[in-house]
Amino acid sequence: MNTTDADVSNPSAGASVSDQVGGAILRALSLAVAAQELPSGLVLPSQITLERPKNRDHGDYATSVALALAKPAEMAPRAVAEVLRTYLLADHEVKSVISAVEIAGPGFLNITLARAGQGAIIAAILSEGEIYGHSRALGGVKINLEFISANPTGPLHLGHTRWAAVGDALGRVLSAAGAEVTREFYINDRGNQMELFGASLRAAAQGVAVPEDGYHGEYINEIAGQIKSAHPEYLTLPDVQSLDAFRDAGYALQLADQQRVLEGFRTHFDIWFSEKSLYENDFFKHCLDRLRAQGHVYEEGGATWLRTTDFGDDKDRVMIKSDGAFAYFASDSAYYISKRERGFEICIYMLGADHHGYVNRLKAIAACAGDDPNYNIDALIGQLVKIMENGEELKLSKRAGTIITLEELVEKVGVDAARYTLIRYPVDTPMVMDVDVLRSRTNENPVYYVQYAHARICAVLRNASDLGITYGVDQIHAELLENDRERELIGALAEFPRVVAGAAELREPHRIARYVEELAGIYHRFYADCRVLPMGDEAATDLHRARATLCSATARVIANSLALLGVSAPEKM
RNA sequence: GCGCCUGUAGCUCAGUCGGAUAGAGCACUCGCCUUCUAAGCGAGUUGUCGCAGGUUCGAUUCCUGCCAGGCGCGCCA
Repeated sequence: MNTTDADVSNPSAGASVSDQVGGAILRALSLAVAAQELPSGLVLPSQITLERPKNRDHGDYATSVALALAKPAEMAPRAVAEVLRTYLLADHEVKSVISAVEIAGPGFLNITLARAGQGAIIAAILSEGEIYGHSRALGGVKINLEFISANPTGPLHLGHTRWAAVGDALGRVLSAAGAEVTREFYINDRGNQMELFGASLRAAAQGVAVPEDGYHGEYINEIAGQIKSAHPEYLTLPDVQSLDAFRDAGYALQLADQQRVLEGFRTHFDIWFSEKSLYENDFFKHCLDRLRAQGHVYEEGGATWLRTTDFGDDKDRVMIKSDGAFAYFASDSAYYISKRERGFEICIYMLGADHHGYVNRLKAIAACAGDDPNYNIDALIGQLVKIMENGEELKLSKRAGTIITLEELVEKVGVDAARYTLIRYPVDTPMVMDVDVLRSRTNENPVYYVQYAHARICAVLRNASDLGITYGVDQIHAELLENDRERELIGALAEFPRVVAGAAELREPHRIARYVEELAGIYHRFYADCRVLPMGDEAATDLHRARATLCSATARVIANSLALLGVSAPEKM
């Protein structure tokens, strides 16, 4: 399918070994049809999905195409497989890559790679370096990735932290898959919450009781104190100006604080988007006109509504309240239209489980704007995170002041462990972080397991250099790497580009973590069985150089994986 | 009531765009540091993949119903 497009900027897109094998199977199919060994009317698949068999006796790759085609071809599955095998083995283009094709079970085709195919994998990793694993799977699609979007009225807490880690990793993964990604943080800088925030700050500064429905944490006193000492005159302003002054000053401090904390957490945003800006320069009016032109806006009871029930929402939503104020939904609608008018094809929203009810109305906005909600909007729902320490759950309560902030979590376990742990679970399952485990240095703590593998390889390579052993693209010697552990390791390294592409398409960065854990395990086993460097005064051989080269390729893939997660790959531990 | 998510080994969880004997860590037992990082490796034990139907050559994976748990259903933001 994509074997003919040589993409210079991205070699792995066009020439990976599995692509070559898949292409060969497609050729075999068409040749067989042309030769009438398969029925001429047979509809062939557009691409072949190869899987890596769990059982290693089943070769390096397996495909079930023969099973799938048996029925339409009105042939026995194994007979289809037999035809395929014959043509596959006769294909000159893959002769150097494939060494054996076997038919097994009900009609699986098990394919074993030739040594040259294995060498090509190592060569690709070493020559592509940091971009090994990148692809054109999402070929240039413009994606707006919005995550966290916390109110600028307090510190980021544990719930935001999951999105900070996962959202950032997803951004990296989407980019690696060739998408053009803009990471965006939506700032709710208008509305009642902001007014309450301002009122709470001023009350704290005045030393009077904070409004019942206002903000109460200890941080409110701190910020109020900061504002008061910097601008004592705020307290003497007329009431309205005074409230505005406290609100704006508090907002600036909180926003700056969130930005600082997130940068420290290695989570970067391209755009900090102000909700307020949606109402500047008649932009909101423009959005309303556009929705009205599509015929989904109406007035009732003095309010302006969007008829979202036209597109599966439970009830219509108010945009402009009867008192003339803009409802939050007005912003949601305008924000979506802004994203689309800024050229984003796909808008990804990362929402907490407590907001999952928004998905339908968000999709309805897209539909009301004349878009395809199932393509233009991609809503990811994240379940809640619990945190345990000393065997007890740390409860999150703003009232009791026991809120766990992102910063506190990082102080407890560090950025690497926090990010890694938050990313390694699918977001739609609730998760529990155990602080004690995250501080431990054992197999229980996967981030150390993976980082240790990287550090271990770096140590071996340092020793290799000390011994004057050269390794690299010209020292692959794939024909010498015949141990099962070596084959298994190479096979895992070859998987990486597909894992990245899959994680991007499914929006599941945790797949990268699970992959790299498996890779680390395979490396540790290789290391236990295959001595890399010469012992004692033993002379260095090509096998030593070949293994050192394989180590170097493995370190590259582990480092690339961790880079996608925003986790460091230490050279020493 | 309606909607979303979850239910896999004693525990914490992977896996599932349908595939060949269902995986990892923890826990438990026993081995491996006189040469590359033992933060490691190896061996052993553990399953009605919530329950019941359906589609299929094949279902833990897809569909329907049910059971259990979590969450959400404002002219709040």
